[in-house]
Amino acid sequence: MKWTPWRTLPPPIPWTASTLRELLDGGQAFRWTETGGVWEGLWGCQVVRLRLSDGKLQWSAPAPAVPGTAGALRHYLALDPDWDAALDALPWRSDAVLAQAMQAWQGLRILRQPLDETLLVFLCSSTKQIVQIKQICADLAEALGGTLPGGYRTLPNWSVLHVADEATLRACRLGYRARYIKGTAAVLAEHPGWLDELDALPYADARARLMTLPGVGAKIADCVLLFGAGRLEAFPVDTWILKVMQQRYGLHGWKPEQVATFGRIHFGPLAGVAQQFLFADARKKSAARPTQ
DNA sequence: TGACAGGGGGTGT
DNA sequence: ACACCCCCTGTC
Repeated sequence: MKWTPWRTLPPPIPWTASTLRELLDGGQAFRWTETGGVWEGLWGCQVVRLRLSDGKLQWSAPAPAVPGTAGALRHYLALDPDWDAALDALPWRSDAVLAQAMQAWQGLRILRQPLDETLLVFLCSSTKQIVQIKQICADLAEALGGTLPGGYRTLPNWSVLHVADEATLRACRLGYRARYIKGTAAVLAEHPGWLDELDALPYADARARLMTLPGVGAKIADCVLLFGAGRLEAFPVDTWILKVMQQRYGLHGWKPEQVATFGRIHFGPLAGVAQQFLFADARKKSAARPTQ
């Protein structure tokens, strides 16, 4: 398969290899793989390669190039010129823990992923690690997804999931999550536009509505809102963030739901972005101490 | 190389 | 609190 020549993607951002890894493979998205410094990934029907060259982000797509790919990529990666300026609204001046994490992970941001896909992949994510979630996504795409030029496979859409039998889903290593996906697919099939209607709702209502779906609790609802609906105030609390907030913010004994409320209040309208910085930092520190 | 625990970025009861 | 499913990982 032929690929377009590498092109630089503005704006200039102080990327490092580890920031790029955290962005593409740190738990926001599950369809990126790295080979020899080149990241290949897809979202929706877009297939793209990324690499770092001289600290600049470069991209390539299957040739012949489809017009608009660069724009779609900049949107997906949230490469808005004013992203960094917006981060000034985070309470880094009064929060040394956050300030340190933001310093260490400059350029990290929140991807803008398709809402329907985001719901699917996070429904697959409960008590699974990133490698396992990626494997499930790959299996789902292979078994039920669509084909793109070059043999790439999209994730199945919700109408396909609705008619798929549960055994097929279980063959994708979903385990008990297969039942949740069937249940959610039934709701979405019965009510066209269900997901789109989230846009009109305030954060709390959108979150509560998502939590009515089978298999969607507080954490997954917040992930879907943050990564798939641009709700940057969503503050997903998983076991990593729970540990960080207990240890670095002194919230010992707090329950996940209490920590989520604290996070939204303490960090404000960009709480989800703060969460991503803290999360990246926590994962790195844990990786540095395998025995811990 | 292969078998065997142990536990996992959560949800629902 | 505990079951839910099953797969990945570390270990012998």
